[in-house]
Amino acid sequence: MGRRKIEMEMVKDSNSRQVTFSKRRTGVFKKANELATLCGVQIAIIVFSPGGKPFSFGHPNVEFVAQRFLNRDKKPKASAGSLVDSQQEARLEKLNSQLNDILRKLHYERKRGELLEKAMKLKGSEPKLIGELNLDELRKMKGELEELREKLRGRVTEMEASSSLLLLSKKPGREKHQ
Amino acid sequence: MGRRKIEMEMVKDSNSRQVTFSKRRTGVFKKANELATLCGVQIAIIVFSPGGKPFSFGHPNVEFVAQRFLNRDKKPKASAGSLVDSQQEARLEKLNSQLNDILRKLHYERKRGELLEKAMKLKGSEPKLIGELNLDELRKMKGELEELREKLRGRVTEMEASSSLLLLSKKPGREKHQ
DNA sequence: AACTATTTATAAGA
DNA sequence: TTCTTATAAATAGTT
Repeated sequence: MGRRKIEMEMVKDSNSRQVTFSKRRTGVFKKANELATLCGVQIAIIVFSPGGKPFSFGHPNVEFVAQRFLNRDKKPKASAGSLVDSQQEARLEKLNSQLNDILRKLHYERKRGELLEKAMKLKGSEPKLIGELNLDELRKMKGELEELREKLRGRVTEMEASSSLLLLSKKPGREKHQ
Repeated sequence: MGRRKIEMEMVKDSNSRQVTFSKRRTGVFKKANELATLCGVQIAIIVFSPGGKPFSFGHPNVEFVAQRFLNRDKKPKASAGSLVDSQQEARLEKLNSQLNDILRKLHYERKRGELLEKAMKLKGSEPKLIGELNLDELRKMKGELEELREKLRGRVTEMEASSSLLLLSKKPGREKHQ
């Protein structure tokens, strides 16, 4: 939004980067303030400058919002275990549910990636429709998509591992998902 | 910023307020992401919708930034907790570390997706190198890649939310800046 | 810090 | 909810 459009990558020059940070930090905080005012909601922002200095904005203040966020699902289902134990367990349960949801979506993405790759291959086999230069570029793109698919596959494995870890965090004698 | 200028006061109509919240929350998170990317800085945002639902954004993730902000030492614990408590905590620590690792990779994938999209756009702007049919197909592919990128973005948000949940398993802190 | 040419966000409307 | 579009607002490069 200015004289020119800029690439979405780290600003190389250190001084320019600091200037950009100052301008945009102001902008983000202003937007946050407007959001809080227009919608009557609570919001907190923490950001570190390139030099490592912390800045924050909060409505009504950072600590209040953070506390609400941290304490949002307190369930006093107290029993034999300590209060902390049951709370932690509830958190793990919710986290596990979220991970499973993410896993489901990852599977969807994998299928999508495979379809995309097929489409790419189809194109690669239709040289008469593509100029020489494009054929070359499409080959690169195909390679990139294959890499992407591989990355997605690896990610699923990782997430499954995390999910398993979560299950381990639960007390023995529990049921298992996925 | 739209068809008309609006007063900076709470939007009265409940439905309009929710719509405004959704649009502007997206805008704030996008701005935060750009700030993090352009300046290579860490940022975390927590906001509650008018309905009380929590949303968060973080680069690399909320709890990482929060931890840094709260200036907490790695091990300020170990005292009156039970053995089970410390074991669970150790698992959570490991899980948290894994989630952070996955988050890092997701950010890498997002960048990759953006590069791919750029490549697609470049092709779309070179009609003389591409046959009519291909141009059409490339447009579809571009759309699919955009969807994929959006999906990745959504996934990052979800994972950040999950990761944030981990914060719940740790004790709250204090301190304030600016 | 200010200044603007441009880009970007978004209020309404569909 | 998603998209379109007229307009307000943010900001990149400059002074």
